[in-house]
Amino acid sequence: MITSPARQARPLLPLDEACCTPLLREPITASQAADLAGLLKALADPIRLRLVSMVAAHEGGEACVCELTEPLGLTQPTISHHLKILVSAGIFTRDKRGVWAYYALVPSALQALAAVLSADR
Amino acid sequence: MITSPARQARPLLPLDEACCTPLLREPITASQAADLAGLLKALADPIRLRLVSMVAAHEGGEACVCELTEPLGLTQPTISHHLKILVSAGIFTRDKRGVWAYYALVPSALQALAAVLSADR
DNA sequence: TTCAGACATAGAAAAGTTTCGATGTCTAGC
DNA sequence: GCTAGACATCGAAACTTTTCTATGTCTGAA
Repeated sequence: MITSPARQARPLLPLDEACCTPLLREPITASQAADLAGLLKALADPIRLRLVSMVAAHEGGEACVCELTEPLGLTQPTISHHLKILVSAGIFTRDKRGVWAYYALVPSALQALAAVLSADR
Repeated sequence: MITSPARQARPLLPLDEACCTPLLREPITASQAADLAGLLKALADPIRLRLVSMVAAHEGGEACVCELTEPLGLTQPTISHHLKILVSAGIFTRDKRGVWAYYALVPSALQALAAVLSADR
């Protein structure tokens, strides 16, 4: 029998993330556009946006799959699939502790994106 | 015979745009997520990102379809299709002057998006 | 070692997206 | 009015995404 997920210490994650090609000042290259589109695509889904919002607002800034499945009304494999996309894009980290996988936001990811979008000419 | 597109005065566009549900402070609703995903989806394509970048960096802050087609290596209907998506999302305005359709960035659209993404808890 | 449960992966169906060629519409010049 | 040209729309082909059910893997308790 497995009991309810206990809250444990979460390791600090090193910040990284390439960033900051100004979008509006000069035409970006095809490969810059592909990179940025990849990040935006990961976010451009209502379920994934709600996952980002729910995880960020969750106590401790992290949540496991079992805490995310029910409120979204989708099956566990579907939620796992969306979480994987968010991790691949560098938006979430995944930390497996015991039987549970804890997902947490990489704060710099969204900030870098916001910076690219709002940096003017 | 139609000569090359002459630069004409562009009317100032009134700023608007609904905005600013904090994404990270508390879980957003399904309908907020759908709205935000719609905006992100419009941007989450390499061709459309390059269109945004090219138009913003273009002289006068606007460009017509004929100026955008060749550098992207796609056909005119395909570029028109992408431009339509950007207009529908409120990212571009379309101003038909004579035979040409001039597209321009709505600056507040990207700024609103950046604000939603970077507003912390 | 065995079992229950949390999560991931695989494969398939349905739906959505991107792109094209063909064609329609509208403007400006003749 | 007629024509050329800029742009939009249509319909179809190819591809990608979303979601499911079924199944696999791994951890911790007994």
